[in-house]
Amino acid sequence: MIISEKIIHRLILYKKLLKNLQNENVKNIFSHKLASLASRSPAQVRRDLMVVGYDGSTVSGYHVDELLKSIELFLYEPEGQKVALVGLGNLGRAILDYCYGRHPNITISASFDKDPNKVNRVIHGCRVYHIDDLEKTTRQLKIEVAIIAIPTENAQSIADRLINSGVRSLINYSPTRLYLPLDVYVENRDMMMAVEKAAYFARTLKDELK
Amino acid sequence: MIISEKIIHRLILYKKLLKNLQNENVKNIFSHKLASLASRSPAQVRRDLMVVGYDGSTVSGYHVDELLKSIELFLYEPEGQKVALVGLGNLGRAILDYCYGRHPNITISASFDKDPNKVNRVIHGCRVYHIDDLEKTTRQLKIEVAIIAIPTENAQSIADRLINSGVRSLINYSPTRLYLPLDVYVENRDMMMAVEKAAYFARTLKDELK
DNA sequence: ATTTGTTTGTGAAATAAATAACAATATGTA
DNA sequence: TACATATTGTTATTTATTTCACAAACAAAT
Repeated sequence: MIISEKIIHRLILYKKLLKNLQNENVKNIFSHKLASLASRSPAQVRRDLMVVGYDGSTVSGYHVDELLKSIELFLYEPEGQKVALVGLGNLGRAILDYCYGRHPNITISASFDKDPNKVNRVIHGCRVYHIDDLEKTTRQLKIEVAIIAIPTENAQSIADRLINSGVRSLINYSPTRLYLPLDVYVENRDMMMAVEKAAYFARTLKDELK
Repeated sequence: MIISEKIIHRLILYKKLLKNLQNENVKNIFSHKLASLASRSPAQVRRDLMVVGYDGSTVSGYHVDELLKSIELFLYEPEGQKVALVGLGNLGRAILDYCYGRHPNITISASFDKDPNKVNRVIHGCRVYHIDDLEKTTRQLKIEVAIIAIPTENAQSIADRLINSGVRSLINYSPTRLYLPLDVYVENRDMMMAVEKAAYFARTLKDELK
């Protein structure tokens, strides 16, 4: 079965919310409560949860720990997955800080920069390699996911090199649009585009409900 | 007429691509060519362009300059819109760098931080205010859009304060999910969630076409 | 002049996604 | 025991989005 990007996105969201609940020592939760935390409808939550194959109870809803375990089982490679970060400017550094220690199975294991002062340092357990070693290191560490955090121009060539080194999935923070094979996943996160969208809706969403 | 978020997103993308074409001195473009640049179907491009009310020619397609002008007219407030940036850590700094000089009508006009060493500095024409002045400054400058670039905990309270000061639209880079009135636009950009999604598709998108 | 080839704009059709609806289930209560 | 209440999983329905398909337009070729 092919599962849509939207459903995956929401499952990741539910997982995050369930983690919060777990920390607050909540044991059980109903679909309508999880829905409200996720700003979705209860029906949608139940429908989404069908794909992970965990059944709740009509009396007490979903058991938080169990549901969390099921979602994680569904979403993640048990052996873990490694991520590369290209570009260690302010943005790259922020991403590294932000993601550090947040996920047991997914870790940023290598980063790349051309600045010799940064190369060979280790930040949050992540070694900095020279950009020239991108292919070698990516293959060696069997990295499948990469984050592009360089300002602009050569994003496409970096992306090509990553894909040629075995990467299957990219997050692109550069303003350059990437053209890649169809079986590669790309998430574009152009920051200016986000601001423009927000600006548009600041004007138009004033009265109408979303 | 109510226009979906998806269409707005694509219009912003077309605009960006058209700007590139303009810089390359391309005068006219067909829907199928623009579609290919945007990785969409020609029919979708034509359908999207209906909302901006600019008609192409069956002979030479769309006139790049004219179409660009029409999209901009549709998307932007002619008097310009001001954006606030909350948090001047690595991420905030990256956003400021990245957005500087990219848009004639949308500018990051104020930023907020609690670090006294940063307060009152001016970066890329953007003055840094103390976080305590958030309400006052936001109202004074008539800021409608804000970017939350603080690590975590108090993102909700910052968001509430922004909305109370007239902000209608937020971009949230914090991992905290925000709960706000329905007539406020929020774009969540949790970086870890993006990585998790990419990791999932790195595993599953290996053979099936997207 | 007529034909050929190409493209646009848009109504109609198809596909995808979200919501509604409800049988099945279990609990507590009278 | 029978009844009222609440929730799940899933099918059916509705709504949203995308694609198809084609008339209208028009330049170039015959």
